[in-house]
Amino acid sequence: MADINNKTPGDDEIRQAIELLFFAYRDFVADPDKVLADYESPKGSLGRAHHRVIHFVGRNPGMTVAELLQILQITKQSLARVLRQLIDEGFVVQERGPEDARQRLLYLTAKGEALETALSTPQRARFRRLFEKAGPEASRSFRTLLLELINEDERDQVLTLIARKQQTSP
Amino acid sequence: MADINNKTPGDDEIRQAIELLFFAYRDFVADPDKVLADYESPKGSLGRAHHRVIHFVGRNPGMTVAELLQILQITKQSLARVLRQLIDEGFVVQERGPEDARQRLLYLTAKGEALETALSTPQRARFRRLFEKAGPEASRSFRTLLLELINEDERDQVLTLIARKQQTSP
DNA sequence: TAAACTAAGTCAATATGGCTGACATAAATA
DNA sequence: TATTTATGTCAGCCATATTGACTTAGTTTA
Repeated sequence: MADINNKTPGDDEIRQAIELLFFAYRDFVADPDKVLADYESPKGSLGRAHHRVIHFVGRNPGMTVAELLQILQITKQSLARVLRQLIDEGFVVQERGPEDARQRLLYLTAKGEALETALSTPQRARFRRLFEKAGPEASRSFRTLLLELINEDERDQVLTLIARKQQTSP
Repeated sequence: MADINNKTPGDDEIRQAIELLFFAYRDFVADPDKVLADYESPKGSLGRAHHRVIHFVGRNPGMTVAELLQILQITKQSLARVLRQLIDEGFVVQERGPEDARQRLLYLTAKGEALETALSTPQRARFRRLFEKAGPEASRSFRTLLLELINEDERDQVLTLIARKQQTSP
């Protein structure tokens, strides 16, 4: 009776993994949500969308708007509101591209870096606890499986992105 | 220079895991999103919120509204709109609780089951591919680490929930 | 060089999924 | 009986996303 709804053997483990991913992600994003809720900014509050921008710009200083759009997979109109707010409030600055002057290269300000740290600290703590408990082998295997969960045609791109060495500031 | 922004050793692996989780979840939820986009219902379209309800009611037939709220961690007003739509369109039915007549026990209809299958099929396929490639040991370790990513005080509850044996229909 | 394309920004309208607060009903319990 | 609990509902608000149309400036190409 336990397998009443399972289509093939192993489906129960698969379903459990699907639910675990849901709960893990739910708690994982709840950390920075709490930080943002406490953070009162002048022009409207900051949300998850701002967090994602802060994260990726912090990690990839000098990235273009187009690159950011590709990562977030949202429309430029959606990004516009968020990015405008972050720029207006001094978390992010833009520089015109030295090669291609149409591009706007994005950087965090010191204020932006501070927010990035505040947001990522609880998330890093969550993973650090995990990796310390599980050991290096399981941790490596965890990252490998996460990577293979990503659409096949984007894996190389993601690998390149996350392995990219940190560049210097503007 | 590679560790310029790292606070402690291992931070680079941690940051990579954080980004991988973001991308993995992004692609993971994109599967059912596509299914839902194709699914034209009479009174407004269905979204992720409906998917989550369909999933958990499908997995836990006879669950109460309170249990569902606890899992989703949203307000009852947020759930109300989604649940009302699913009931009105015949995906979900309610039964008054036999012990406690205030409760409304939730079940999927045949139509609801069909939608659940359509939504979960691509997600299951994604995980099946993964688990077949990685082998049982890595797969087990993956689930263990996902579980430990969840808030400590909720882990037992989640374990109980996902390990629960499938019950019979109303 | 003129035409075409590209990177980015903007305006407007709309959908979805959350939230708070207030209040209602019915059933269980102290 | 009085209170608490499970659920539902109304109203308004906010954050995040969408599509479509259009602009500006800079690059590329025919």
